Amino acid sequence: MSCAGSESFGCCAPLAREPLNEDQAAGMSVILKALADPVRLRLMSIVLSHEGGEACVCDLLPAFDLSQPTISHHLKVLHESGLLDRDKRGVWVYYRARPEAMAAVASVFDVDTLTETAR
Amino acid sequence: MSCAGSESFGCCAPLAREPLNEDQAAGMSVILKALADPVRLRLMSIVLSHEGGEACVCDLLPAFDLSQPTISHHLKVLHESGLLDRDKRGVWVYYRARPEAMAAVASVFDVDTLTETAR
DNA sequence: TGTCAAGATAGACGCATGTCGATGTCTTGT
DNA sequence: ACAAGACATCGACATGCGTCTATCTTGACA
Repeated sequence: MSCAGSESFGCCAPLAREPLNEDQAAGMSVILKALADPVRLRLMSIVLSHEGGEACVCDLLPAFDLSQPTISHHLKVLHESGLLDRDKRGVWVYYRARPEAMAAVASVFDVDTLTETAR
Repeated sequence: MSCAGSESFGCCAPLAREPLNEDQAAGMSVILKALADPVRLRLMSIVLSHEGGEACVCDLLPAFDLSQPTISHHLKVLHESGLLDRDKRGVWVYYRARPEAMAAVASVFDVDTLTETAR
């Protein structure tokens, strides 16, 4: 309801519709903070464009010049902010984007509303 | 072209279309870092939904329980990341959202592409 | 049961960031 | 010329964050 926590999506009206209140802004900033890192952005894009819409850590590691714990840390941030689902299958852990979270971000930056007001 | 700097918009394909390269991710993260703060999110939403699509600092200050230098700092971050245009008229400084920057963010979180892949 | 590989956690370190009070810079009006 | 108001800049401080190495946990398999 209040959009305060990082767990309630479908959060707010588009940015240009009306001013966000403090709770809405706090909730939205949690998701955006998670996305506002080059490594995590690439992680999201790799997972999203990977076959089946999911990828295990072993698929992700080779794409970066970073240690395994660092990637694990970034995946944890994305998971805890609600952007990625985690699914352990055997020894491997698969990550998949959560559509609700992605939709929440997209709705705030709704193209029509933005261009309408900002032209 | 390369989307590396914070000044080149119309940056990248939607997140779900193909993996971002390092330069694209770096450029996009500059904009997202600027947005990933509750105060700056509210500043953007106030400016965007204000009459005429612009607001002066004097319009913005009363909405926050923060010092004037702090608000000035946040506006500078939004301006330098390309999200806000600054226009000094007399004693007042007016801020206005830059459509190109907003469009760049919106395009990355394109709803159709995201739901299509992430369902 | 012991070993190995996948991934997570813990702790440390340095740099970035949000906030403030004090001060600087313009512009307007007297 | 001076004073006042709007906003920016500066320097300081505490906190947050990205990265690493070392270590732990878990599951597969001989």
